[in-house]
Amino acid sequence: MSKSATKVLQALERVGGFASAQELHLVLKRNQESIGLTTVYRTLQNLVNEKSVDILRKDDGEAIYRLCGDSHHHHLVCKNCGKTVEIEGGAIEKWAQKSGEENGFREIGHTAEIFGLCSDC
Amino acid sequence: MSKSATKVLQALERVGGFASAQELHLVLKRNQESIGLTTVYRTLQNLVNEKSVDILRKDDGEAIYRLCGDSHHHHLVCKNCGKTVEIEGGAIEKWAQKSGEENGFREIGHTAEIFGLCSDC
DNA sequence: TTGAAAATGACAACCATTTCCATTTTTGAT
DNA sequence: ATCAAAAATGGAAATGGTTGTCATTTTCAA
Repeated sequence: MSKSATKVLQALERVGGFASAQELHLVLKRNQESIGLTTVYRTLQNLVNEKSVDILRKDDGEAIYRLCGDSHHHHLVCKNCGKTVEIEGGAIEKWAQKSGEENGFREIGHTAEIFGLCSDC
Repeated sequence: MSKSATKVLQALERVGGFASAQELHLVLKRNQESIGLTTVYRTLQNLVNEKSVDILRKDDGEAIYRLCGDSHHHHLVCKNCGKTVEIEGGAIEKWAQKSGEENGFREIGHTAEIFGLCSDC
């Protein structure tokens, strides 16, 4: 899992934002890179698992991916145009930690996302 | 667009939370209601358009719906055994609303989930 | 060098969702 | 009430993103 991962990461850099698996596959093909669509999907899954890549869903359910900074943050996404703002989640970190502890949980993590309509939509 | 809308809304009430189109169709069938899957989808689209119903996406991309204005809660899920606790999300509601407003968003919603290891695991 | 394990990719399978279209139901004017 | 136009319905087929299959290729350590 390396040649492909490198290619996919390069494509994500070139795109510089969100892109679907199919778009990334096209980008790579256009650049004379030989890679199968299946491998693009598999590689993206791996990158998501190891938290190198973020995955979101468009309104129509299609998955879109982008490089993920290492700092933990959340997303504010426009339901209409997909515009995305990274949000600091101080309040949520505490809420998640506290809720988990109160119920006897440990190794607590969380997911959170905010969506709405941005000022342009 | 009325008989079906009524049925679908009843199914949403009975379910009392999020449900996919296919689940709602099953619920209705189980209750001897004769309605086609196509009609369930169409009706849900209409209800979403007129803002009677909220639509979200599960991680796998499947669409899930719920009555607008339903009080919603969040889940604390054990990574190991799947035990689930319903959590009130007061802090998170405010955080989501505030974060959205600060960035000029409107019609703001959110998703959140906490996970960890429960006391039995 | 060599053989087992991992990666790859063409193709087929999957499945939620949409489209198509023939039939049924509702509506509204007379 | 009657009838034709419009809307609604639902089964079947099509769509399209995503995943599974599996034979082949590549990697890598012994």
